[in-house]
Amino acid sequence: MTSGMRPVPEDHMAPIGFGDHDHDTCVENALTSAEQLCRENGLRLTPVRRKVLEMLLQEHRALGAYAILDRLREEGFGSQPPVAYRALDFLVRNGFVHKIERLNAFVACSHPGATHSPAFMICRKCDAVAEAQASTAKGSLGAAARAAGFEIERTVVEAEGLCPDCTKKARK
Amino acid sequence: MTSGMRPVPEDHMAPIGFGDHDHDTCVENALTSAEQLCRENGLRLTPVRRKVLEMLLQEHRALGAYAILDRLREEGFGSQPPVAYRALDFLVRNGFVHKIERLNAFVACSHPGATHSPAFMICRKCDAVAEAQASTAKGSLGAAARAAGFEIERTVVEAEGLCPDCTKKARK
DNA sequence: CTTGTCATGTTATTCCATATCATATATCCG
DNA sequence: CGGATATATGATATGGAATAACATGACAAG
Ligand SMILES: [Zn+2]
Ligand SMILES: [Zn+2]
Ligand SMILES: [Zn+2]
Ligand SMILES: [Zn+2]
Repeated sequence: MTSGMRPVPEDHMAPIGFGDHDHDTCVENALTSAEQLCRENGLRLTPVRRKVLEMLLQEHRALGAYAILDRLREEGFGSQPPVAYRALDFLVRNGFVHKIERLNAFVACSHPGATHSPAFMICRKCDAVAEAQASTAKGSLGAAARAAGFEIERTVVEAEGLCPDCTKKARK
Repeated sequence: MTSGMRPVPEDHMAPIGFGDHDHDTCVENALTSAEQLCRENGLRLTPVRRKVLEMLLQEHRALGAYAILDRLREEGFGSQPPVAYRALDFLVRNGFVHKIERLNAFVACSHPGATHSPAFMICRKCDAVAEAQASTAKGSLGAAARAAGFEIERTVVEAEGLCPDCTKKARK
């Protein structure tokens, strides 16, 4: 996001990837608020970009660029890799989508509009992805960086494991 | 590593990726200690595997699988992708090498033999990589995971930024 | 109208990674 | 030792991720 950033209240920062919620309105709301954010910041949420964001919001999990591309093709958009990658680039640059490096895949941001360095919990069983807030600068990494004189610009924090549902299933 | 694990003293845990050191003996020592660790644990550090580890120790930065493969070819080893990937798989599984997800590349471990969840500092200018210790369970991610009921099995922690050298150069 | 900027489309290529089948080499046991 | 078993390597083929390069269309500013 280029401007108009504001901190988001703490109670909006809870991970939403696990557990139930009204998904239809969840997607609706996210799209509406994305449109508004773009309007406010002079960004163009074009049809392809909007479609990709919508796809990622529909799933609460990561989609690979080629899965996205397949769906774009079905919807009548361009079907070559750059089409997907450019839309994803826009969405990532502006904070609507995050890339999960571990999976080479993309997921919709859970609290867009807020400047934040995200951390992710990735279920290795069901592929669900939940976003939480990383305490970048604090913690041992921040300390090590300061000690070494390393200037952190961006962090990747991804935890892999079992989500609550899959843990329950594994136990029974 | 399958057995014989021991914690490593704290003072061996400092990042060694940035700053000068006697690199030749650094590589020597690491190779020798890898050989010993393998002997102790019934692991087979075969010629290909040893060569790959040596290559990664030579650089204190991440190498892609195909860069590794090129060098293997030059040394008269097999030159097909699986050759490199199998050696890397062995080295990663046994803690001699880490994968840098952000770069889809591999780097030699700075404190092998110790059970540890590594964190990395990656210079975007010169590609140097330093390894530090991540405080996985502590910090906000651990808290979020406990709150959500997510069971962490493995973490990826990678910071991207400028190393001390490149910071100095940028300033002048 | 012209120019510059931004978004989209298309082609081609490069890089990363794995499945599969075949062959060799240890290691174990009778 | 000889044969069974597991492990390691070799080689072929394919799939998936990402970008380079070039062309076209939309649109706003001058
Ligand atoms: Zn986010
Ligand atoms: Zn799950
Ligand atoms: Zn390590
Ligand atoms: Zn640097």
